[in-house]
Amino acid sequence: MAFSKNEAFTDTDQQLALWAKALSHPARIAILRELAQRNACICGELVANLPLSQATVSQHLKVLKEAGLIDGEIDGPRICYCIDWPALKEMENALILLFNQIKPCC
Amino acid sequence: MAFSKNEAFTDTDQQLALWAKALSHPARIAILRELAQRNACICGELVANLPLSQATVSQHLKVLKEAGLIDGEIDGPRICYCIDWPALKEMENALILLFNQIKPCC
DNA sequence: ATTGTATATCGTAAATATACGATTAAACAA
DNA sequence: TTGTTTAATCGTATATTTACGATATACAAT
Repeated sequence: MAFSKNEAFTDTDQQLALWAKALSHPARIAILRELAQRNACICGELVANLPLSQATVSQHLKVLKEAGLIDGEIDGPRICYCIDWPALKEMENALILLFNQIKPCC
Repeated sequence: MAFSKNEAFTDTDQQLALWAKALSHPARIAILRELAQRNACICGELVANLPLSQATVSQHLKVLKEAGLIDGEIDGPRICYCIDWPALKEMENALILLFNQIKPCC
C-alpha cells in the first residue's frame, strides 16, 4: 500500500482486523491448537510438529505474541509458550459480537 | 515467502486462515457491517461511505467475493452487493468450533 | 571459562497486500 | 449511434508477509 489508512476506521474494527490477521495463517492456527491441547508447550515441540523451519516458527510465535494471544516464559534454556486465555476470550467475544451485528436484518 | 507451504496444513485450518484473511482489514469488516445493515448495497454507496478510492473499494469487494462471503449482482449499470448468508454462517460455525477446540484443557 | 542447547534475530529473497490514478467495459438513456 | 454512469481492471509504487540459512544470545552444565 502507498500507506495504510487504517486509522480512518473504528478502533473496534481495527482490533478485529488485527486479531483476524493473527489467525490468517494455518501455521498460527495449528500453533494455537497445539498450545491448547498441551496447555503449554516449549518452542522446540512446536518446531518438531510443524513443517516449517525453527526460524519461521519463531516468527509465527512472534506474530501471535504481538497480537496478545500467547505468552512466552523463559524456562531454563527454553521458552515455554502458553495461550493468553483472557485475551483469547476477548477475541472470541469480539468476533461473536461482530457476527451478531452482521445478521440478516429486514 | 519464498513460496507458501499452506498445503502442508489441514484443509480445515487452511479454510479458517482464508476466512480470517478476508476479515483481516478494517475496510472489509466495515463493508460487511454496512452490507448487513442495508441488507444489500450498491457499490457506489460503499465507496461514498468509506475513506478509500473507488478502485480500492472494488479491490476489497473482490477479496470478500473470492472468500465467498459476498455476492454481486448486476442491477442496471450498477452492481448490487449482498452478504452470502449461508457462507457467513459457515464461517461463523467454523470459528466457533475452533474456539471450542482451543479451550483450557487440563 | 568453555561447551552445548534452545530460541531469537538478522539478512535476504520472493510473494502478497494495499492504495490510487487511469483506462476499459458494460448497461442504459437520449 | 453517442454519451453518461457505474464498476472492474490495469499499471504501478510501496509495504508487509512468508520463508529460511546464518548468526547471535541466553542459559545450563561441566
